[in-house]
Amino acid sequence: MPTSRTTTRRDGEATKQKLLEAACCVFSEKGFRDATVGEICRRAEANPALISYHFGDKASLYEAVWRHCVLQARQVYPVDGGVDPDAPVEVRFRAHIDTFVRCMADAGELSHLHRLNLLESASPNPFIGEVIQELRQPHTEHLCLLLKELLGPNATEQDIALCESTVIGQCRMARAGRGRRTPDLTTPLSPDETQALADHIVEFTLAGIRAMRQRIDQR
Amino acid sequence: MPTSRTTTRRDGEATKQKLLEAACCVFSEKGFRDATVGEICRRAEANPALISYHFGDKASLYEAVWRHCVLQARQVYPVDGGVDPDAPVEVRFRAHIDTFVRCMADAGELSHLHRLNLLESASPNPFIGEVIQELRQPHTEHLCLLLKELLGPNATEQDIALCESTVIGQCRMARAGRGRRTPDLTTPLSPDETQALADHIVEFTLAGIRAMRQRIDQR
Amino acid sequence: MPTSRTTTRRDGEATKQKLLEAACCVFSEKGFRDATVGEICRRAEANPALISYHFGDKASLYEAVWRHCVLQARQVYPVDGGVDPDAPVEVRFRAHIDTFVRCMADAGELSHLHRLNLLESASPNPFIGEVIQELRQPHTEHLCLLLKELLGPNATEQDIALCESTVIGQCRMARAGRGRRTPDLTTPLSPDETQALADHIVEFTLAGIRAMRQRIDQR
Amino acid sequence: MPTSRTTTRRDGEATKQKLLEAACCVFSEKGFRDATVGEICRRAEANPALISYHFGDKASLYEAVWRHCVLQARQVYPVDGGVDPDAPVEVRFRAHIDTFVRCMADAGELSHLHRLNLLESASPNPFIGEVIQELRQPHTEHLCLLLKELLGPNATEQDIALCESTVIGQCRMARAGRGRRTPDLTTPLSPDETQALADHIVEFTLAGIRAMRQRIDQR
DNA sequence: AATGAATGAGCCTTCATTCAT
DNA sequence: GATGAATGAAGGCTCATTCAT
Repeated sequence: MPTSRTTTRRDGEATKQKLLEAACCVFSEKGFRDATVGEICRRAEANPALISYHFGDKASLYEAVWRHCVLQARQVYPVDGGVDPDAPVEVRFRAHIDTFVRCMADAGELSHLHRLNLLESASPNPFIGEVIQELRQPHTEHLCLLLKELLGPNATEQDIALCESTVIGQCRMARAGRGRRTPDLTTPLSPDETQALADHIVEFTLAGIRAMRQRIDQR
Repeated sequence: MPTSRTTTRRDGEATKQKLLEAACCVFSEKGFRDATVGEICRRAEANPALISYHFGDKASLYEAVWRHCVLQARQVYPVDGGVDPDAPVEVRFRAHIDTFVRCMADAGELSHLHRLNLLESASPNPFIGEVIQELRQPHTEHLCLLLKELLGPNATEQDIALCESTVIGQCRMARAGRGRRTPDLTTPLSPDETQALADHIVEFTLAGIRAMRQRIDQR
Repeated sequence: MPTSRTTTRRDGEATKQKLLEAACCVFSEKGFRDATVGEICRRAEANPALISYHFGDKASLYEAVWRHCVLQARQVYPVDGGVDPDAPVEVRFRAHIDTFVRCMADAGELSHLHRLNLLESASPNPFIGEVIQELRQPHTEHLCLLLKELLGPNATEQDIALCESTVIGQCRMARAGRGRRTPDLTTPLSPDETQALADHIVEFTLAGIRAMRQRIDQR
Repeated sequence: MPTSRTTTRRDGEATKQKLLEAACCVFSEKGFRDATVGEICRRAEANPALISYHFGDKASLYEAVWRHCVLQARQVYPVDGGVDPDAPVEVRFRAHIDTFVRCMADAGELSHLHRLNLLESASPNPFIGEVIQELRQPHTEHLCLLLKELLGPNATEQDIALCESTVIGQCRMARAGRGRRTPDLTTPLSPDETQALADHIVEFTLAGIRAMRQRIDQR
């Protein structure tokens, strides 16, 4: 790995970054296979051989892209939504969902992550599976803990899993709204729309969870 | 390398059908771009040139596949869930969701549709968008009518759209459950799992909708 | 594999043959790695994609080339030198060597084999080793039987192996002569030169073997 | 992908030497074309640009390698085998062959030369031919003088050339033995095996030469 | 209706070399 | 003397498509 320098003359790190960012765009627009090294380099105004130089090969670049997007997103949209860990669970849940939806709806650089998620869930690339699993870990864990708290002590593992998939499923549809069932990934959501969606999901889900908890406790 | 093959003259329609079915499998497993004409023909034990002969080109074949899958699914899993149109709305809603989830969870030939949906929603192929829109029309319409009824006369278009995306999002996660966030599209759900999921979504959603309706009516 | 046809219009077999022959030339001139698919096709006046179509890939084409060369050589230069199997062993030995040397010195198409041999023995391609072993089998066996007979009943396996390597080594130098230690593989040997070389090797070797046998029998 | 490396300033000559030695290994293992500048530098733990700096280009490095190997070999295995120049010719011949075979069979650093020889004789690199010729000169000359003496005053140039190629051919097969016709260049010969081979070649060849001389003198 | 053969564009990667520092 | 970065050419291969039968 090239040593980080501050020289302005020829800075490998800068090129690498440019390449990585171009790759984020192209991979998230077209998916692993459809994305071509050629286009990535064209966008980064770099020589195709630099991919191999800086990242090894296309697959490793893809991995770097995932890592980059997830980590960047985690900084801007922290898992706990930036809320006091001692706040009531509903508050923490709302903060979490809010953040998650805003992340998915992000129109800027972070929008890549949303697309990567959808793409991967549709046609998983075998070589990246574990990496993604690992990257998602903190998020998954946080959500499950919240759900456990909300569903109460009698909830089984399966209850939680069902609930989790339901929540994730709703968030994944961010940008779908508007009557179209295929999410329109290109036009961004306005802040208002985003907020409306987040509110909706929170209310909707909390209601669902409460109903579920009743059933659980009556079992 | 040309494969030696026992040349059996089949009648045209049969070959076309075989090709179409092979294409359903391959497209739904790999997506439009990753699927190769070569593999489709290999599975159908047919000559590559026949694709162009029968369907024009790869894209048109893809369209035919969508049409085939949607229509076939509609026959087995009717939009209204096979329930009396005069039944109470909750019953009709449950029937609809039940059918939709069972369709998504179908382990047989119909499983193609689920995958096509996911794939297409992740990276929409520009040339097929309208076709899909049109194919989904009856389903969308039916669901929206149900939601309208459930949400009451004060619900706006946007309320309905939000609700719709929420419902669809949950159903799309069929097969995800099991703690994994990337739906495992290969292992089928058991009938029990399917039922549990459908029940969960119905209860969950109905609770969410009821809460929503309250808010709407108080506006 | 394409079915053999007799039509003159478009005959895959003919093209395949042209490709194979061009490959024989290029591979034997440059070795596996240095030879490029591009050049082979240029010589065969064929499209580069046809290599993959007819043979699979470069490595398989290389294998086909070996097979082709060995088999073709075996026809023209039979292992037993075309001599009565009941002839005295010296006669059979001379016939064998004669044929072998003439084969190595062959200026025509068969010259490929000589070069392939040298090339492979210098930098063996891992994927072809067994194939070559198998192809050489009949030759090796024949030579060893002759040597066994010549060295008498007391010769050990190792004696025979030593002798074999000595014989092969000499034949491999065909075309070297002329004071140059690196065999000049391009300029062919005249029939006279070839004959002189073969005679030399036979006399030389027979003398060596007789001396060896004496030592063996005295052990 | 750039490798992180602890930058140690070495003095130029040392680096050049390290590069040369790494190049000996790689070239002799893979041949000129298959050897990559990259691997050589990786082994020498040096920067690829240094090749061009110290040697000009790949071809010149290859030349340097040949020179290095030949000269080094000559020191350890002197042409005359370290024997009194007044000793009987058979003794000097035996010493020469002995040394030559031991050189070819050398398992250590000198083994490079053997491989370079085989490689180059199989696919001669046009730009190096003369250099090699020149480097081999002393050896060739010595052997020819010995053969001349052994074959007697009536031997023609061609007789000697034939004999020479025969001798060289046998020695080149060092490591072949063991029933395999493609010399196994990786596993080294034990001292015993080496001695057995050298003895065999000497006895075998002397017998052959004697027979040849008879024929020559009877012409 | 069906086939084998052929095509050309494009993709990913490797590699020797150069250049500025 | 040594380095990291960059370059461009070339190579092997895949693939959708077309063509003549």
